[in-house]
Amino acid sequence: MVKPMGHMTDATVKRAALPRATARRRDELRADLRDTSRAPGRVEFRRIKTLRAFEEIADQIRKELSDRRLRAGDRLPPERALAAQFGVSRNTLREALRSLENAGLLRLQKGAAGGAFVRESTGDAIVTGLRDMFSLGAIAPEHLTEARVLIESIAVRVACERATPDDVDALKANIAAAERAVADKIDFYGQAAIHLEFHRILARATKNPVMEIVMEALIDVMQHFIRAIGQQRNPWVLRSRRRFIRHFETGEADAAVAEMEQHLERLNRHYLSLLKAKDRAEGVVE
Amino acid sequence: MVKPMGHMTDATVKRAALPRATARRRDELRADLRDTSRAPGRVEFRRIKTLRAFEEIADQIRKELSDRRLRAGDRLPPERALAAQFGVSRNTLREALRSLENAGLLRLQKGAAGGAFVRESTGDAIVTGLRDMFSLGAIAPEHLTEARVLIESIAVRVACERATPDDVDALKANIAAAERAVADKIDFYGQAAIHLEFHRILARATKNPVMEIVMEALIDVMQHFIRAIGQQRNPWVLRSRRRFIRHFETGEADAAVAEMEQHLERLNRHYLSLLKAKDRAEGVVE
DNA sequence: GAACCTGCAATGGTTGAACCAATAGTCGTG
DNA sequence: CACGACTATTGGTTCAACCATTGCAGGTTC
Repeated sequence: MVKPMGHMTDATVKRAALPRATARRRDELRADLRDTSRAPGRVEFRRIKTLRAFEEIADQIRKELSDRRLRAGDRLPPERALAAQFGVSRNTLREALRSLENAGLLRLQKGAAGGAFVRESTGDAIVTGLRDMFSLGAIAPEHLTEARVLIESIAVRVACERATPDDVDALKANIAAAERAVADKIDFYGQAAIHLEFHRILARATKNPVMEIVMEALIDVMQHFIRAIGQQRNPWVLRSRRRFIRHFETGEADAAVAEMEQHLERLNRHYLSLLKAKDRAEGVVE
Repeated sequence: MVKPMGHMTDATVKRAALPRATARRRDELRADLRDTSRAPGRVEFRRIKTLRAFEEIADQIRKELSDRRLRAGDRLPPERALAAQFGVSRNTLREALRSLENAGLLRLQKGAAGGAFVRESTGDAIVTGLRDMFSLGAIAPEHLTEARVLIESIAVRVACERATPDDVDALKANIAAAERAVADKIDFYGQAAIHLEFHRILARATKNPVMEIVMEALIDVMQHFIRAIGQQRNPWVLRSRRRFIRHFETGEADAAVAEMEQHLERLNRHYLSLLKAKDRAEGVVE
């Protein structure tokens, strides 16, 4: 499917349009099963789920992706051509593309050489998902900070086993950058960004993308959280980092984990107390 | 914002429509900053990001959600009314709703008493996100199984500390259900579902929603993975479960963790070898 | 009075044709 | 050869319908 098509204008597409095969098939499947009287014997009907047209389209494209017939960087045919191929209107097709776009699977680009491109797979949707849950209050700050400590502990332990010299260098470079930032009196959020990057490098050193993504999501939400409670100095970070890297470099996993845990716990106590103070000041909602 | 409006038909809305304020404002903001010649002194221009109309709308609604002016269960005004309030066409508004819908924030319901309802916040988007990454090959099966062991180990340890009697009961009930399923010769996938539910109950016992969600996502992807490699008997599960619950109930965290780790490692070796055999049989793709 | 039908109106789902806006390439001019 | 206007392509948005589903009010039958 998804064959490339030649040049088309709004007008030419009309001629090429198929007689909306998709929509018709759906309607045929939508047999009326609601007569529940006198159900004979052990016949069981499944609840029918009437897929909306754009969902079916999104599913088809997802399938092409997971079967590797479409791969990162590929360009899908233009909307007008796709709409014709699927036999739906451009609006409906766009809803499907929209849905794939904010799942992080596609990137839509305007202009002459534009179109829908298959993205390199990223964890964007996961990050956004966790952020939403946090900002909706389904995750409390304490949950966030706790999970962060738990997961980072493991990450450190695994990373300690697997880190390459390059990883260690990257960590050291990050510490150096942090020191420079302090010396140059870079603004707080800039410093915080460097500190958070440290954890990303650690996650990468686990060589496990799942750990990377989970960490990335936690870091992202932490960043929002920190911004929400406002600017703070935390002078312990650098000292902890230096102790940490010493343990880490020599492969003393237990010591490295302990150092990181201690550091994060202290940080979390700090954040949470600030948050409480802030809530009191503002009059807690509810 | 998002004030409820009275009854509207396709016709009445037209009269109420505002002169698309949103779109106009965006265009005004889109000042032309692309002249990069002779940048004076240290003036730095940020790359402008031109928000598409539907993104701005989605952001506004997200804000209402995070500020709790919209809460779970609330119903938004009908599409036609919302479109008028935002000053955009119904299509554009729908793309915004679509985006919020597959972020898991809204639920769209047809019919007379239908509309866009604010959903109870769930980790759906996160689950889907991880599933996509797996089916796109950004996560290898080994990564998945490894991360699963790592994260579950922690979850067990934490759960062991915090589990209430109810949690223990739920775990025991699950084991009993699994035993019954075996005795009744329930189909394999039904049994697998029960076994996976065990891990969900464990996650819940950590009392940390972040851990629950991460676990949920991993379980979901594992489920897909298992389906992909096909039906398999694994007769060790129940024996392991019985040993596990004994340790767990008496609070012997280390023993419980060890039991679970051992069990999962064995399972994973099993899965991965099956997978390899399957790949060989099919002629590995690339 | 209760159960059942029946039609209406509200609401999301889809359509199709049009125009706008960004963008990369092309072609002509200096 | 370099620059600038032109043009075709492509996503973004609009508008005005119509369709499909669903809850409810009101009537009908027993």
